[in-house]
Amino acid sequence: MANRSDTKTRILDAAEKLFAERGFSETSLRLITSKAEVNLASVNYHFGSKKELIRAVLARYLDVFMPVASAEIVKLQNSDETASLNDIFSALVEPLLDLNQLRTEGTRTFLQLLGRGYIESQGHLRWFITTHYGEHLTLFVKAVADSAPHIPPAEMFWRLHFTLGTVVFTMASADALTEIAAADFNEHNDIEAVIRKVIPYLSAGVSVPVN
Amino acid sequence: MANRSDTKTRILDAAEKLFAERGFSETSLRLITSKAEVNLASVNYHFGSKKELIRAVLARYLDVFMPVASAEIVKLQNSDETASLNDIFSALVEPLLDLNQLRTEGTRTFLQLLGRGYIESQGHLRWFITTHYGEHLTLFVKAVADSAPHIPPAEMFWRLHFTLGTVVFTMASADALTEIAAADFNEHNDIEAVIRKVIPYLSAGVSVPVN
DNA sequence: CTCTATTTAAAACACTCGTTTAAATTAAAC
DNA sequence: GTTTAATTTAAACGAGTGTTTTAAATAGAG
Repeated sequence: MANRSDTKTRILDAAEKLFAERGFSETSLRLITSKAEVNLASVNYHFGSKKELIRAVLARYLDVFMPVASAEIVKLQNSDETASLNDIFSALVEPLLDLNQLRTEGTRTFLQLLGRGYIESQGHLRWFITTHYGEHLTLFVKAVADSAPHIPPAEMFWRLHFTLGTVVFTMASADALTEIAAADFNEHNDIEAVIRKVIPYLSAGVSVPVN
Repeated sequence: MANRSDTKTRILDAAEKLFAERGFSETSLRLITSKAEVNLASVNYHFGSKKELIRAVLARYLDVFMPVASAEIVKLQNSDETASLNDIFSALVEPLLDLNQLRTEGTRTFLQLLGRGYIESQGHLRWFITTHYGEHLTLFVKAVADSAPHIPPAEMFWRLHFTLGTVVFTMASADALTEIAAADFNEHNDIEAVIRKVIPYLSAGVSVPVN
């Protein structure tokens, strides 16, 4: 049933790398299959369509990340009744870095894919994520809201989207930014360093009093 | 030399609307010319290429906005030696809202175009903006740095890009977000309301002490 | 009016894209 | 070993893209 190293996996590996680097619509199936050294038609044979390939690429990460992240949040809530925003965001760091054990540059790739997804998606990806992982998302949103009770729900809605924008944009352009930082400031940041830089920024913004 | 209402202007008007709504690469010249009710070839005749059309669309806003914004920053620095971050960000609000007098929904369109540009651009737009408006950008960056002297330059570099991400992402998805906010919280925000919501968020994040 | 330069128009070009088809190959089942 | 199913291959399809070309229409100047 399987040959040398599984065509399906070869496609997924090549696709996630290219999607993260260049975005979904800017990456053609021909480029993916040539990098993966498989036939063009095998994408449609194994995945049905490009859209389903995109979803499969993201699902391979989300299926691992989401349950672990949720568990960390729950663990935090049980151990500390008054967890700060910093604590909640920080609880996500380990699950994120665990993805580096899944695949090399896994954390960076996952975050970049997420960024591309939210930026490019015309709906099918947003729908896919909310229907498949909605419970984890609401758990996280509730945790954030509880730890900043002085922020009204409507205001929190906007601030969480500001936060999403920060993360998504930073990760989508993380490669370029780390390069510039290395050249201009001699700062050599890996993805973990960037994550740890952004957390206090986000916490401060989300929890700043209104008016 | 000109006929009814200038083909060139009709193209620019149709293009900026579609670019802001759907992004640059997702908007075809055929869609633009059909909405503008001009011939397809007139785009290449008047602008040379699609890339140059994109730059022309952005330049029409930047040429107005950048000098006014710079002047506001300078005015603020002259009147108040210790301007806060909130003051600096707020100084940009009026120049932004002035764009609504330039064209209907001018502010929203401009910010969405900026967002699309920074998200999609593979370099030609980033190059265009920094070479044509670089002096204004450095003036702004310096103003921000001066009003948060406790933040090291390298850290400030990252925080300004976090900020850019927040603004760009929020504006690129502003239409969808205002719709959701109206449905879920009965909050009817125009673009000015969103701008005023985001400023304290940004100020808090940029100026939060390190460690 | 006539001539010239500018602008518009319709069509074709050359290319890329995702997808499909049908034959060839490989693997599994009996 | 034969048969059956799963997979890979090469080729073509049909639709869409930005751009170019060539001719027609329109404007302004003398």
